[in-house]
Amino acid sequence: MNNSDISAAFDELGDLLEFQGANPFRVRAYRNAARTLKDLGEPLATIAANPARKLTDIQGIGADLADKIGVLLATGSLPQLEELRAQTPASVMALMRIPGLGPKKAAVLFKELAIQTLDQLRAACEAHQVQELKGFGKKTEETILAGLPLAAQAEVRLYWAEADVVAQDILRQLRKCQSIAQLEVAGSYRRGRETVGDLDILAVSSQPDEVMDAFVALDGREATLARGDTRMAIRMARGLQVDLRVVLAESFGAALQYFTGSKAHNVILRGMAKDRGLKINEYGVYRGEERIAGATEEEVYEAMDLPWFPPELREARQEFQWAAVGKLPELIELADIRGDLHMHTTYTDGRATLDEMVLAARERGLKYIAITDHSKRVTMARGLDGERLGKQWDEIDQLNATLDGFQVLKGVEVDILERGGLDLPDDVLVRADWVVASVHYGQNQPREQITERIIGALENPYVSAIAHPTGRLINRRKSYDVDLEAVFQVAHKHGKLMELNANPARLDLDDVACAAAKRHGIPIVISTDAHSTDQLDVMRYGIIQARRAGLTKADVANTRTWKQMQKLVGRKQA
DNA sequence: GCCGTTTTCGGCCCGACTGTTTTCAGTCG
Repeated sequence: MNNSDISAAFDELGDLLEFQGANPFRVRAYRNAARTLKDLGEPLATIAANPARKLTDIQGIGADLADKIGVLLATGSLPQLEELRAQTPASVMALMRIPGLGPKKAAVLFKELAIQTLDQLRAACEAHQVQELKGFGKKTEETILAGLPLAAQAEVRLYWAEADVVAQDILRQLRKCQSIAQLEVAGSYRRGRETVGDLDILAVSSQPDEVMDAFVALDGREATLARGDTRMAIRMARGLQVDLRVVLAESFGAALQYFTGSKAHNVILRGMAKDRGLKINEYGVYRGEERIAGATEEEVYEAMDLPWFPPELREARQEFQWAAVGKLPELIELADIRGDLHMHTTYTDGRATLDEMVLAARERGLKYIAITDHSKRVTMARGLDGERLGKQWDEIDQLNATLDGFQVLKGVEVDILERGGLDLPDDVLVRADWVVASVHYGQNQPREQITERIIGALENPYVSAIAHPTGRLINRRKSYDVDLEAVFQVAHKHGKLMELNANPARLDLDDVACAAAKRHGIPIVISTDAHSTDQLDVMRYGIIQARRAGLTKADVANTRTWKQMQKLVGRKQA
C-alpha cells in the first residue's frame, strides 16, 4: 500500500465513524491524518522500515494510527475498516452527498426507514414518510427531493482555469454595484487549488441588502440556496455554488483570511490565538471584548506574530514551521519566467507554424523557446522521424540567424516506447539542444514496468527532462502507476529536470510531487506544452501550482537564461 | 484519536443559516 491508499483508508474510516455518530474530534483526527499522509511526499513504508525513525513523529499520528499504518502496510487491509464497511452499505454514504443531509439525518433515515440508496430515499420522500420523522419536516423533504439529482451527478470540481472565467465574470458584474467598496474571491480559488468546488465572494459594504440584490441579479444564476443578513448562496451552471459574504471594512482582513482558508490552516491559526488568550473570528482578532485587528490580513497575522502568508501556502503543510524560523519562501512569479521549453507546431499536432509560435512567444516577453514536436511513434500527431526532424531543425537554424535577442532551441518530445527505450536513435537526439521524454502509450502497465521505462529514459545522456511525469488528466484520467520516489532519485543522480506541465487539465507534477522533487534537489521546468499561440498563456496556471509547492525563482530552471540553463543540464554550448 | 513549558486528562475554531423548534440541533464552510 502506498501513502495515498493509506490516506484513503483513513478518510473512509472518518466518513464511516462520522456516520456512526462518533466523537467529532475523533473523526477529525482521522481526516487530519489522511490529509497529512497524502501530502507527506515520502513513502510511509520507507519510514516504517527504518528502525531509527518513528511514524509517531509525523504530526497528527499517535500510537493508535501508527499501529494502523503498520497493519495496512503489512496486510493491505484493516479489520476495523472491514467491520465498519460491513455495518454500513456504501450506498448509504451517498445519502450524505445531498445538500442539507449530514451524518445525523442520514443515520436517522437508515435506522428508522431502512433507507440504503438514493432511489429508496426518493420513494420515501414521494410517499411523504420522511416528513413524519422527528427532526424532519415538509421543507426537509422538499430539500431532499430537490437535492437528489445533485447527489446523483458525481461531484464535479471545475479546473481552476474554468472557475477563473466564472469568478472574473461575477466580479465584473458586481463591480457595477455602487455600494460595494471592496471585492475579493476567497476560498480554494484564491489558494490556487488545481480544481475549485465552489466560489466564495467577499464584499465590503454597509448596505448588505443592495449587494445581495445585485447578487440575485447575476447573469447565470440558476437558484438561490440561502439568504440571510450577511450571507447568501446561489447556484450557477454546472452545479457551481457561489457563496457571498458581506462585511464592514473594519472586518475585511479577518473575513478574507477566514474565507480563504484552508480550514486546516485556520484551525491551527485559531489554536495559536487561543494559546495567547485571543479569539479570531471572521470579524477580527479579539482580546476579551476589545478588537485588536481585522481590517487587513497583515494585521490579523501580525497579532499572532506571524508574517502574511501567500494564499497558495495556506494548506497547513509547512507554512507555520517556515514562519517559525522566519524562512517563508519567496514564491516564483509569472514575470520570472524567461523561456518555455515544451510546445508543438504544425509539423505535428500544433495549430500554429514555427514562425507564429516564435512571434507569439516574443510578444509575451520570452527570451527563448524550445520547439518539441512529437516523435514518430505518436502517429495520431503525425510524429516526426529523424529526417523530418532534421528538416525542422534546419529551418530553426535559418530562423535563428534572423532573430535578435531571442533564441529558438532545436528540441523534440521523444516518446518513451512501451517496451522501454526511446523512439529516436541517439545519433538524432545528440543534435538537439533540448529533449523532453514522455509516456503516451502503455499507460496502464504495472508500476515496476512504467517506472523502469521512465528511469530508462532518464539514463539516456541526451534526455533533458521528463514531460508530464504522471500523465494524469484532472477529472478524466488517473496518473500512471509510477514510483516517483525512484524516478526522482535517478533524475537527481543524472542531473535531469522534471516538468511541471502548465496545461490546466494536467498540472503535473502536482504541488506535493513538486515539493518532493525539490527536496531531492531536482530543478523544475514549467512548460506550457502549447499546441497553439494562445496556449502559451497557460504558463500562469503552472506558476500557481509551483507556488503551492513553495517553489522560488531559483527552484525553477526556466527562470534562468538559456546559457545558465545549459550549465544546469550539462549540455554543449550552442 | 491526538496532544502537552498551565498537561497524561480534558480540551480540541467559530459563526451563519435553516428548519423544526418553543430554545435548539444539524449542516455548512
